[in-house]
Amino acid sequence: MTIRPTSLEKRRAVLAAAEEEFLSGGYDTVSMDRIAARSGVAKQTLYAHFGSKEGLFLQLVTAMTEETGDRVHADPLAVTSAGDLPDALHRLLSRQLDLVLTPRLMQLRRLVIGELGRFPDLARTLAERGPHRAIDILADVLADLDARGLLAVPHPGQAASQLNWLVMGQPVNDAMLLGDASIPSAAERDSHVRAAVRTFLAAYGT
Amino acid sequence: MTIRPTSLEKRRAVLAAAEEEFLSGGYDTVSMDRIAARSGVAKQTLYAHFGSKEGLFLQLVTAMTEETGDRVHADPLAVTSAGDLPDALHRLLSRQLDLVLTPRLMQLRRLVIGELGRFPDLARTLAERGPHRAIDILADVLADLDARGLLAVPHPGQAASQLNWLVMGQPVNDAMLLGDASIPSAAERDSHVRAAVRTFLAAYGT
DNA sequence: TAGAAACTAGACTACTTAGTCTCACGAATC
DNA sequence: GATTCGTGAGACTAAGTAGTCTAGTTTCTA
Repeated sequence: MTIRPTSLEKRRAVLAAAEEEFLSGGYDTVSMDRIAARSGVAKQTLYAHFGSKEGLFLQLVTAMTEETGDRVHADPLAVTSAGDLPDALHRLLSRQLDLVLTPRLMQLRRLVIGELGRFPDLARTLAERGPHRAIDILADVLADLDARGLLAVPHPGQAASQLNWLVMGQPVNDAMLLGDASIPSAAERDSHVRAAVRTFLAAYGT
Repeated sequence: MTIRPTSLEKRRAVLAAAEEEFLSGGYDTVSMDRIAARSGVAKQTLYAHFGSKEGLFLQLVTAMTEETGDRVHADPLAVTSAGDLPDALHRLLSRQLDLVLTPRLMQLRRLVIGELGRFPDLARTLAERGPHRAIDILADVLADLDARGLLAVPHPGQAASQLNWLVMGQPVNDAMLLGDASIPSAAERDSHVRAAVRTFLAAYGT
């Protein structure tokens, strides 16, 4: 429907405005008129691009989910000796926590959870591209460490889930209910991850 | 404003209808007309009792939160020997998980998270009466076990949080995003808790 | 039994919203 | 140079909603 270069700019402007609007309120509190006004675009252009409010919401949230999910991925763990293990795990988990624990992502998560009834597929996508993917990657890492004798992990999937929630559980769930102000500082996150990794290694170390 | 016994019945009927309505949709999708119709009560009665939609929502969610929070409380842990410890912890955590992981409470949690922007106090109350309280109680139990030499827990608060999220993290967060169908069966919950307690004891046992 | 308190039914106001339509304008294409 | 496509501005429709008001009815109490 749209090929002209100006169209892409309009599209981006709409998505940017929609992100601000939807993330600062619920699905229902946002109006298409406000998004149009905020993006400096006529209402009809908005409908030409996205069809409906649902369509705009779906495209926005899907794009945000995939964009973030892609960043979790590539992160190889280079462990040469048993002595490296605590620091290497700490680095890996810290990176994941830093990536997830941002106001923007926490608000996206709140939004998707609140709209579970209306848009269940959105929430499923977020779960798959987010926590499930992170845990799968972690499971591969743990299985590798087990194979190399650096850890004793009989059930890598289970252990990965445990490590993940040992790290993510408290901060993510606090953020859900207490808002962005509850997000810990970098120093607090660091010592939180350190404690979690220590507990994990005490249970699964060799 | 209301003393007559029939008034209490009306009030209960309204709260019951409001619970069904609010839990099966968001705050905005619910209409006062539907709540009135569902509870078999005139709209004016509804306003006489609760003042406004906000008032009704606040009273409903507060009541549900307190009611559930109260059930978490009284649950003494009777451990006589080190051999009892795994089973005793398993019983305690299983009970908490069973209490939390119900469709009704999961939906309440989704609702409150989704309305964090509009009703931040509600979410704070839910956090305090729910997870925070549970973790505080757990911390007391762990401190006691430490004092008796059955565990080695230098930071009871931190360890309690770790144990809590080791157990609650995955099922609660899956329920948030995947819906009630993802709630595991009693048997699955049992083995999940068993694995979590095993990991915890491997890290903190003496 | 009389009066007051609580209730019912439903009309009504004032407002907001998603989505459509009309018409005019500017730029790219033929 | 004419046409077409995307756009802008804004009126418009149709529907829904919170909250108020009126008028009549039931139910408890003194």
